[in-house]
Amino acid sequence: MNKEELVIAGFRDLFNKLVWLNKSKMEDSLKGYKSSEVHCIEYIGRNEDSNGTKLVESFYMTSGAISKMTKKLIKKGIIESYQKPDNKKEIYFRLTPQGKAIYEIHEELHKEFQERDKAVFEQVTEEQFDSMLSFVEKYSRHLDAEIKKLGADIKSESI
Amino acid sequence: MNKEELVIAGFRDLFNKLVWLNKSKMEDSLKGYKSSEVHCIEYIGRNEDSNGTKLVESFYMTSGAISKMTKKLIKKGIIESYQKPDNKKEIYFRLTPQGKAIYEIHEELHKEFQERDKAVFEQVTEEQFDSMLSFVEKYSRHLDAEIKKLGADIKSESI
DNA sequence: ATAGTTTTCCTTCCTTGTCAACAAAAATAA
DNA sequence: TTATTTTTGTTGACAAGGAAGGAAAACTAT
Repeated sequence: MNKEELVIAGFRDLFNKLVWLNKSKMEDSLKGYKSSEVHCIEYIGRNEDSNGTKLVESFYMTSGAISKMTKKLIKKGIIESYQKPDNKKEIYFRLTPQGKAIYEIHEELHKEFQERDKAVFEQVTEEQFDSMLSFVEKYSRHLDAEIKKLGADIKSESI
Repeated sequence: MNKEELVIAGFRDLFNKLVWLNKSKMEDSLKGYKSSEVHCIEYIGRNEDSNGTKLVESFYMTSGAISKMTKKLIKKGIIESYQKPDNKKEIYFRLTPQGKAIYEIHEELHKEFQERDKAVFEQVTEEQFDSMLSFVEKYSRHLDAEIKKLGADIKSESI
């Protein structure tokens, strides 16, 4: 493996670990709420006027999955939907008081995770941070362009 | 968001994009084979004497899922199982000729992805690589320790 | 305005993964 | 040796996510 592969593989493994570990802790603290649900609550709590399409885009999930999840969360009384007077199509979501309570607990957990991993991040210098951030940005932009290309290809195929 | 969060969020988004994009390309080239199956073929092709437990550990999936997937792959004639004379419990897997063909195609794709992203990685200096790798290693070791703790907690709870 | 087309948004069916309970072999202890 | 514990893999019920399809809104050109 060359360094390029090492970096990618390393980060992949790191993320799998992080997701797995936080998921465990999360489902321990927020018993009864799945990590995907909490993730959704987090997003709706942070972003005013979230709707299905926004969730689809930022979760990289299908609209079917989103539709079901939001439906379930409404049934559970965690979120509620509303519409705007001048648009009869789009359906927006916001947290109910119960949802807000979960949101707060989640924020606390988040801080706990930061505390847990503080030792690692304290060793990272400003330069390292900036270097990683610039890498992420460049790579991300590059992939955006590739995704756009793919979209164009698909469209031209279907004609 | 502080830099710590930015890095984590940035990498998460980056990975989602990468997985999504490569998955699309992959399922385009390897029609009929799902990315999870190809992932499994890749692992078995690379690692001599893979068994269920190894797959569970490196995929962060449950043994139930692995059991089903391997069974399906055997049924499709992509992998085959074998045992060792001195152990009647462990079941190992290897690729069939058909599986090896898929493996080769996958390797080609992998190279194609590297080529696609070359422009990004060419801009990364040796120092940046080393810095990122050292970060990944440190963080990974830290999480390993935390996971170990969690395991101990679970065990002590159940007593 | 209105008829046709395209786009956007949302819901229903099928595949896949998880969880729980279990069985059998291997390792360890008594 | 015999008994207990640990490891390894399997099966069935259930939940989560993706593909496909349908309905409403928005756009376009008469």
